[in-house]
Amino acid sequence: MKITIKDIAKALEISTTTVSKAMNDYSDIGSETKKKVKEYAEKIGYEPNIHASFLRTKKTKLIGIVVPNLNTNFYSELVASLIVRITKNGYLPIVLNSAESEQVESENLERLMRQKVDGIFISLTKETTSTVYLTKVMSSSSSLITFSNTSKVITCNKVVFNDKAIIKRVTEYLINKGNSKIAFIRKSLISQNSINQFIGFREAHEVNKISIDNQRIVVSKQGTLSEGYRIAKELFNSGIQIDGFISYNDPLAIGAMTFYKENGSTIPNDIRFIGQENSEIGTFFTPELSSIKQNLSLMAEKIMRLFLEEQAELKQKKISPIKREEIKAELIERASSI
Amino acid sequence: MKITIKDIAKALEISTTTVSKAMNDYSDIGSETKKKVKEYAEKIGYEPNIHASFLRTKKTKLIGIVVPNLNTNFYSELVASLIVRITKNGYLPIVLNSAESEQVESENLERLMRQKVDGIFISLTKETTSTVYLTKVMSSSSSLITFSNTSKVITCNKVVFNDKAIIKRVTEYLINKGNSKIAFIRKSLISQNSINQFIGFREAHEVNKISIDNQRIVVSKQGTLSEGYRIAKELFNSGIQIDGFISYNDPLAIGAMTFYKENGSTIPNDIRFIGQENSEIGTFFTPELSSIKQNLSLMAEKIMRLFLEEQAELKQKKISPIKREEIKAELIERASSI
DNA sequence: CTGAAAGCGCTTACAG
DNA sequence: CTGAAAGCGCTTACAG
Repeated sequence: MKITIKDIAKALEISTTTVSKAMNDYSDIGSETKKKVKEYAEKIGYEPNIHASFLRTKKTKLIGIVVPNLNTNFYSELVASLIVRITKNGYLPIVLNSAESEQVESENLERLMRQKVDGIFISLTKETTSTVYLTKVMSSSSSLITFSNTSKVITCNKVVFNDKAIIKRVTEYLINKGNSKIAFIRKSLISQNSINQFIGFREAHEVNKISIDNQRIVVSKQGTLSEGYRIAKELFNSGIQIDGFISYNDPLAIGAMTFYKENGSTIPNDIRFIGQENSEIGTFFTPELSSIKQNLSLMAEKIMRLFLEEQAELKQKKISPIKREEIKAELIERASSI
Repeated sequence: MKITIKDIAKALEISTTTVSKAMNDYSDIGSETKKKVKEYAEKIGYEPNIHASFLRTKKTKLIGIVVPNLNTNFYSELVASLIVRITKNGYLPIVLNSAESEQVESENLERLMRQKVDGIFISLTKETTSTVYLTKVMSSSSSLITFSNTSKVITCNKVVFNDKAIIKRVTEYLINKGNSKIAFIRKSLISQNSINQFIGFREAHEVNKISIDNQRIVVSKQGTLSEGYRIAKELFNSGIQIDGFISYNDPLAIGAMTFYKENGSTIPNDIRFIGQENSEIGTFFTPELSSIKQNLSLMAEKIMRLFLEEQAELKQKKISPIKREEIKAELIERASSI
């Protein structure tokens, strides 16, 4: 609030222009001048006023992160991972939570555009159908990168896991072990992430000429332990037999596993279980839960790199092509599916 | 990026001064003029440029949140709760994670001061000893509010739980049930939050003339299920008997409970267990885990209100007195401690 | 009730 | 290699 470029200019008896250029390493400034300016700035603790520079550069050094639900292991870890990279590169993250509401999500995007953030990293809610706001962002001054759960119909930068391939692989893994009545617990019917996973599930069945009983496909919004327990109970009470179980997170699998254990099933002999997110809790139960592990740190890394590349290209007035990165998730095999 | 105050002024054939005043509801502008300006602004989708106004008002409408570890239920839920209130009041949250490092924490505070955020809400890491940076913030233009884990030696706004009182109450509750060998798992020796809890634990013993065996006091950084299990195992193998167990979160209690169950203890008869954070996982185990419930939503509410009050007072050039709010946590009694 | 003008703290064409 | 000057988009004393 105190020290400005003027103070430096006055003290060093040079112009503010020169100070500004020196601070920003313009090539037309003498290296001695640069050194002198920088040293003095350092000494008196000068820090450029970001808001004043914005008026000319249109850069805020701010990045918006929008996630569907911050209060989950998956997203809080991913966001934490993004924050590290964002701050390391001299940006600051504005973190917004959509609480799985498309309405809130659109408000969040508007807020970020109003703030003129340099970039917006967003994973969509599981109920998001409209791409109106994403399109708005794309024609705004903020670079858009969608991740984890994105939209098929919009052409923008994407960083995703190999949802289809990993679920196909995992399903075939169960089929090869002799399972043919696999329950599949999906997050929603709308989210692309969930759709892709289901396609993988279906393809694995098609390839192996096994039909899918839709009664074993369950949509679960909550994704909690008790929800997993409840789902298992309902399947059981409805007389729907299963010999395999794949869910979109670990708590669901553990909840279900607990129910089946209580009701006399032996695991993995009677039913094989596979969760996702590879959380600690899964390794704590008996039998230990097999789970699909997503490398969140790598995802954060790729998102940030994509953004920085785009910023660099923008600076050179290049139009950067749309990019799509896919990260391989892997199955961590444990006792529940052996 | 496009529409400015000038465009409105030109279209309505009035001065930019009048437009600015009308938009900001200055009392010396006619109500018709105000209406006309606002309607037109709305119509053409004008949005004031925050960065330009900053240059005059020194307000960024940005709030920094700094937490010790975002990747926990406690903080991800609290942060999510704060984000809702911050955005509802027209601010935007910059969320930073200290990853339990005092070093990172101080860097985070510097980043936020540089950005000239209007407020900083911070919960300290469990290793933070220095108050240098907090003092810096207090003499900066950002209002400081510390919460959850704060520092005793600094006089600043605080919103905390009644750590001492609740642990005292819970400890006495166990003592009254006949327990006298209670294990206490604390987060650190440094954090005020942990210290206060321990004082409550000690006072309960003093009041009831029961001595504390330091071997039953364990510091656990991790706070995971497996850590709880490991701690129980060590106590057991060292021949340190316990008949009660209080930890700073639920996973530790569950981990420990699991070990003791495996080793022939019946719960709560042999050992009573009480966790904290009242997470779903606790209700899922047998016996269900008693837990201390902190109202995170209320904490977020109080933090925000304190901030808004201070902003209002600042506007009237009043110096606002330091405030301290304490929120009552409560014991949720379940089968593990009956 | 309204407006001309200065200024917030920077950046950047342009001139030298 | 350096600098004077205009300008980014607002707000706010001040004058009327």
